[in-house]
Amino acid sequence: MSRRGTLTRERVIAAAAAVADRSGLAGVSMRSVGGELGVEGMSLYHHVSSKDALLDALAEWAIAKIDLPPPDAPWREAMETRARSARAVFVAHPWSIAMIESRPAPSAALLTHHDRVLGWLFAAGFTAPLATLAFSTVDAFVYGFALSETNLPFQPNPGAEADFAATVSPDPGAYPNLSRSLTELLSSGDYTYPSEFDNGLTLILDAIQAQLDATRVA
Amino acid sequence: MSRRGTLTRERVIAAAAAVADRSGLAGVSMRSVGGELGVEGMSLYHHVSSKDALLDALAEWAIAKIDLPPPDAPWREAMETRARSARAVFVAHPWSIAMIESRPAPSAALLTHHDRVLGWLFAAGFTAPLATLAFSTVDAFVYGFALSETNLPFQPNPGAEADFAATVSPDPGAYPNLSRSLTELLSSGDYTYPSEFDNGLTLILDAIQAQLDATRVA
DNA sequence: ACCTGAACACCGTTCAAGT
DNA sequence: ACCTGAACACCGTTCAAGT
Repeated sequence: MSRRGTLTRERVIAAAAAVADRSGLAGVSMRSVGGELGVEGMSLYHHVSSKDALLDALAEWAIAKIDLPPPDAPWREAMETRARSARAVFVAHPWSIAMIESRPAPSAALLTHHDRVLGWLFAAGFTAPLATLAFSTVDAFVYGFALSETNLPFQPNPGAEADFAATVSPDPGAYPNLSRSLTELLSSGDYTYPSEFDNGLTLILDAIQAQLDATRVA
Repeated sequence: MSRRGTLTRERVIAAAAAVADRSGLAGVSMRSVGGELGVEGMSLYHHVSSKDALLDALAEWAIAKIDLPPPDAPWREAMETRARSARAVFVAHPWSIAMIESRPAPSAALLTHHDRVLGWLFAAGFTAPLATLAFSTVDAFVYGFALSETNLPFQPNPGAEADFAATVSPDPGAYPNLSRSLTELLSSGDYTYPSEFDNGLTLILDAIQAQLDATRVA
C-alpha cells in the first residue's frame, strides 16, 4: 500500500482487511497493519483505540459487504440474495466467518442487518416464532456451510476434489462410506460440493414456506 | 493442576483444554499450559511438536467428546443424538467450534466421524446425493447455530435476555422489527432461544425424511 | 495533531546445559 | 530421557519525545 495521504480510520481498517486476506487473522498485528500503510504500528492508536477495537471494526467491515435487499423485497428472494451474498463474502474473506458472530458485543451493523431480515418476514405475514425459526435456521446454515466450505479440501483449485478422493480412497477399509460416497458422486459426472449450498438453502426455505402457508390457512 | 506424575501427551492436551475453557483460545500459550502442569512451557515440546500440533490435538479432543451412536442406529435418531451432543460440546467448550473445521488438515477423528454418519444414511437407503445433502445441511446448521448461540447475549445467565431486550427496546425507531419480535416472544411467556435448536433441527430432518420417502416411492 | 522510538511484559521456538 | 534457562525474534501497549 502507499503512504500517500494522511491516515484515517477507514484506511486503517481497509489495510487490516488486506493483511487478513493475505496472511490470515493471525497475521494481523498492529505492526503489520502499520507496515501495510508505510507507518509504525504505534501510529494506529490515533485512529483505533486498541487491537480489539480494530477487530470489531473489521467485523463491521465484513457485514457491510453483505448484500441486503430493500425492506420491501419479497421475503424468499431477499433471504436467498442475502444468504448467497453472505456466503460469497465469507469465502472471499475466510477470517470473517468466525469473527462476525464471535465479537463480544453485537455491532450496530449486525443489529441493523437482523432488523432488516425480520422486516421482510413480518411484511410477509410471519408470526414472531416462525420468523425467529426462519431467521435462526437460515443464518445457522449459512454460517456453518461457509465454515465447512472454506476449510474443506474442496474447491480452491479444480484438482482438489480428486486429491481428497485420493487421500481417502486408498484406505476404503478405514472409511468405507466416505469412499463409497466419493466414488458415486464423482463418477456421476457433474457433481460439485458447492452446489450443496443451494440445495440446502432450498430445502430449508421450502420447509419454511410450507409452515408459512399452514399458518395462513389456519 | 498438580505436578504429580510424569508429563504425557494426554495430560498436556487436557491441560490445554482446561486453559482454553478458563481463558479462551487466546489464553492458550505454551507457557500457560506449562504453568497449568507445574512445568516450564519449554517442557511441552517433548510431547507435542509445536503449538499448532497442540491445537490440532485439541480439535481432536473436542470431536472425540461428541456422542456418536453405533453404526446400526436408525438414521434419524442417530442424527439427532449426534447433533444435540455436538451442540452441547460446543457450548461447554466455545473455543472448539471454529477450531474443529478450521484446522488445515481434516483429522482422522473427523473423517471417522463423517464416515459413521454416512453409514447411517446409506443403511437407511439414502442415495449418495441425498446423503450428502442431509449431512452437509444438518452439519452446517449445528455449527452455525452453536456459533451464534455461544456469542449472542442470550442464555449464559437467566437475566441476559431481558438485558438484551433493554439494550434494543429503548430505540425501537432504530430496530423496530427486532423490538417487535422481542416483545412478542417475551410476552408470550415460555419462549427461550435455545429451543430454536430443536425447532430448526426438526424442520431440516422432516424435509430430508420427505425427500427420502419420495425416492423410495419413485 | 499526528507520528515515532524506546521500553515493558508478553509470545513461539531453538538450543546448549543440566539431571 | 526429560526438564530448564537463556536467548532470539516477535507481540500489544504506554509514554515521553519529536514535528
